[in-house]
Amino acid sequence: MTDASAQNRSAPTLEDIAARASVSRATASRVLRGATNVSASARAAVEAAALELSYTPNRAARSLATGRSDSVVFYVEETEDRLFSDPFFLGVLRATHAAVAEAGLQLVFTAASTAEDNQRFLDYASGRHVDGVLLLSLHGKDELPDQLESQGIPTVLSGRPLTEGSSLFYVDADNVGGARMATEHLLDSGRRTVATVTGPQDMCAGQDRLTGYASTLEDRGLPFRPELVAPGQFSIASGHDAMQRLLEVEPRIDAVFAASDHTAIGAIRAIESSGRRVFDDVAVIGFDDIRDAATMSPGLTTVRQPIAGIGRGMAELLLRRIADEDPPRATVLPVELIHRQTA
Amino acid sequence: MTDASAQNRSAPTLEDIAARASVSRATASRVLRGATNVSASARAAVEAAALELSYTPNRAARSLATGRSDSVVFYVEETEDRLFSDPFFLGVLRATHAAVAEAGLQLVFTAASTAEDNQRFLDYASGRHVDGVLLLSLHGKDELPDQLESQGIPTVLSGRPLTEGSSLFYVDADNVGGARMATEHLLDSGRRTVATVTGPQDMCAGQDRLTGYASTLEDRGLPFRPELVAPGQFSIASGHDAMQRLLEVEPRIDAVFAASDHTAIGAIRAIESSGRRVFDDVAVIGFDDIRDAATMSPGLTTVRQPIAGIGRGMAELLLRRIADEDPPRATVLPVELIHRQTA
DNA sequence: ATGCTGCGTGAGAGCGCTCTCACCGATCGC
DNA sequence: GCGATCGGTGAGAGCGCTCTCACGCAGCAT
Repeated sequence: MTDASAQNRSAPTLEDIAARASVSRATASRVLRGATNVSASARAAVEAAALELSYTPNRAARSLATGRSDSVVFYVEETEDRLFSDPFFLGVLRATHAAVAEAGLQLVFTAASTAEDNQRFLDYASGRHVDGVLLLSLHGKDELPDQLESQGIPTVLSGRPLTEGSSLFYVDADNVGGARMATEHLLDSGRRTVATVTGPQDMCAGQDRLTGYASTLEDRGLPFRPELVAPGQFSIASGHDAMQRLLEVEPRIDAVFAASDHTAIGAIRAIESSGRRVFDDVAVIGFDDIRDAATMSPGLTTVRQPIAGIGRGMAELLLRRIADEDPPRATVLPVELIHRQTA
Repeated sequence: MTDASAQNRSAPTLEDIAARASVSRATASRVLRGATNVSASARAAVEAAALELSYTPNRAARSLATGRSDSVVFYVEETEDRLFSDPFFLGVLRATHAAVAEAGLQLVFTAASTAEDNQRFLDYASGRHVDGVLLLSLHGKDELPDQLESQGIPTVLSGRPLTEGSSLFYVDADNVGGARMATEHLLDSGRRTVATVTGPQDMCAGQDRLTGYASTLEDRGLPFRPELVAPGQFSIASGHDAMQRLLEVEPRIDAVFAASDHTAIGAIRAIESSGRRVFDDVAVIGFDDIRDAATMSPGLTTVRQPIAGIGRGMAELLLRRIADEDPPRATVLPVELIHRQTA
């Protein structure tokens, strides 16, 4: 701090940079925004000045001038509790945060589960406070994404929208394919009575994973037996309860495809407390490949879904839309069967 | 939408509200900010207009005018991986997010682990882009909080700062007391050779939990045996390795106080793979009471630290500082021993 | 009546940036 | 040699809010 003269207190402004570099505010702004039509000498001078004063542009001022907010929101239609306990949301949040931050934007996140929350959020977003929205965990035929889009707010969903013929943008994993892989593997390894604990049927991931299970049976000429299908909610508790009921109704079940790893963990507990052995008596395959799947004992055989890829994909899709490009509407990411000890 | 006339496109501004309520911009602003000196009639008119137009003030414009940003940052000096996998950080993040949002501010979060990250963050924060900082997981005698404060940016730490006589603001759990409870319980239940796997010794939580262990031994007139103390890093892997080494050096260990639940989980795996039985041969107490502690089998006896309370406490402390109040510098929250099956 | 105090209000000047527009000199074609 | 072109630049008008200031109009004491 050699010259502790004027610029003390309050951060340096563009004006200060311009003055120090002996150019106008406009030119300084051009350099800092990376515009092309600036002479090399002016550019160098401005860059030096910015460095010396360790200048950071004022976000609010920039926002006000551009009309952009340089921030996107991560909106999960679940309770805050779910958001913070479900590895899927956390993984997607993490990946989007990284991708969005890299592009220089801010990521704010909200969890909300009531209709009022949605309305409040719609009002907020309509006020041009965000450049775009990442929407997760849509239930049923939710109108929020359409409303956002009709307000001109770019929106990207995780998971295919349930309404037919929708023109919304989304990133999804190959849920049908993954469920098929799991069911086929169970059948191929000689299992005869393959049950499934589904995910919520108001969500596309839940529907698609059931579809994959059912279509595999059909392709193999096997009957679809409703008593082998129990509804779950992607949670450990619901997996446990569903499995318990399945085993009561049909004790000869020798395999189960669980629609999520948490569901599988619950199912395993039910299997064990019914006196059966996992794998020896009942094979189990989950979906997700969360961290615990590898570290638990026995290791969970599961369909790995590229969680980080989904997050990154969503962020990139949204950023391209914000940049007014016209990317393809749908991205479907491949999944992979991970063989461990439960099937 | 009866009158689809003028105000289409672009969100309504204060100007629009003022016009509709037949008052000046200044008065409309006063009402919306909750200022007192406004007549009842003007207030009602403005409120009605705002409601009809579903007005939301423009954050950027407000920021620019006030100099405040209405946002605070949650800064964790750890890798992003740690932030997203450690239940402690997640729990604190969740609680602060809720408290901060309730006050109408935005929470942005960043994980950073290198010195450059810290410098970049300091530059960023110095540019008045945030009203305050929540700082977690300080290592050693980190200068970041002092630098932030000297820039006039209110900062609140989780955990007591390590530098003596520091005047920083912080919220902490009673780590010494918790470690004492754990060690005393082990001793009281007849254990003779009580080891400990510590947390990182460049962090106050790591130090304090070791202090509690050591001081309990001293109070009981027992020798402090360095070979019973193994350094860990609060992680499952480090807990496992540390426990393995402890058992090699002193096979007669019949109890261990682990400085975190993750450490305890790792220690339990090491105990089991050494052929010993948890509780019967070696009692284990953890620290944190993360969700898994209750659901794992056997249930982990542990010191519960009020994670949400820490988050809420930090947020409230910071908000009071931002509001220019002068709250007490330190908040120390009580902990509690939760008895389960491992000790 | 006259001067005070108030309170409620409106005018207007910014906050720090972006972006359009006009301008300048240098280069180009014919 | 002259207008046309073009890259580089600066002046200046906002973006939507807040906040200071001054003003009008009660109501009060004198």
